Amino acid sequence: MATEIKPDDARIIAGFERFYEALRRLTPRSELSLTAASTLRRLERSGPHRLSELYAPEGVSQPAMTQLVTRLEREGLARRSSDPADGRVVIVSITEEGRDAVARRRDGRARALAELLEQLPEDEHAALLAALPALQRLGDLIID
Amino acid sequence: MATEIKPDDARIIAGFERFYEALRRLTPRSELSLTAASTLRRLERSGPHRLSELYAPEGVSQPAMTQLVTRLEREGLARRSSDPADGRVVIVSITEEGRDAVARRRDGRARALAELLEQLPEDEHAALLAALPALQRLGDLIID
DNA sequence: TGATTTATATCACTGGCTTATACAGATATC
DNA sequence: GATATCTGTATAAGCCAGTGATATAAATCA
Repeated sequence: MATEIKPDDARIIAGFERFYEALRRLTPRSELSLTAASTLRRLERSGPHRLSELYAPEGVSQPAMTQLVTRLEREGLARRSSDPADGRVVIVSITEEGRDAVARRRDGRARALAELLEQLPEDEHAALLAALPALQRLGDLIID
Repeated sequence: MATEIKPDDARIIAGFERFYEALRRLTPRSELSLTAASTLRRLERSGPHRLSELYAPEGVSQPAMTQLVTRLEREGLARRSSDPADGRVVIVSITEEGRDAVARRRDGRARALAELLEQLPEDEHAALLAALPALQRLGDLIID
């Protein structure tokens, strides 16, 4: 009962909820967990990171990230190296195999979505395009 | 290399991906797992179901659903009952406490989203409203 | 009746998270 | 410069949530 939610916003939110559910269903059991995929994408997007730079943005504990990196390393998707300037530090980077895994995941979902988008009437398709800047901005407001 | 994805579709898909990531981040550690929440929503939306009607749509195995229902029951969020017509069957239904849990989860995310929506410029807000039918239709195409 | 099918449960295991704690390397203090 | 503290990562123990294989009980069919 704190703040009131405007009716239009409520409609948008309900739409998002349903859509989120749908998207989730579109990525069945992948080879990558949500955190694993997100971490690999980050490594791909912005290069090698210290382990300590990874866990907070992913919203997990430091031991969880240590363990995730261990699993990723075991599967050949990421690599540990050391910082010559600081012996405590572990630098994590993505491998070629890791890039492939990310691409496969992205592609699978993209193909499924593209197929659906093709089924939309032209005006709805256009409406989605028009809503992209808003989605982008919302994403920016939420992430990092 | 199967089907080609049109550039506009690729843009929409990239926007979705980012937005999905953002939404995921908006629901931190809840009291409910993704499957638990989704199952409870289903029970709330369309009433009691047999266990066997629940696991496939949720995309988990039958033992996983048995265990989930056991946990939900233990936490007072769902209830098992039997089908008088078939002694093997377990009917699962949501409790009042379960409805409350679903509502709390929905509310938490709704409030966070509403706050963000308020920060959007008017035209982007309008673009989201205009895109709702498309989101709705996409959701329908994907779910069930 | 007896065999088979169906609905759910149990078992043993793995992955992915948590908190608490250990430990090695870096930095600071005296 | 030796010692204490801080920082970055790892390890340990435990829980939750999933898996496949299998057990069990009720229903159905020959």
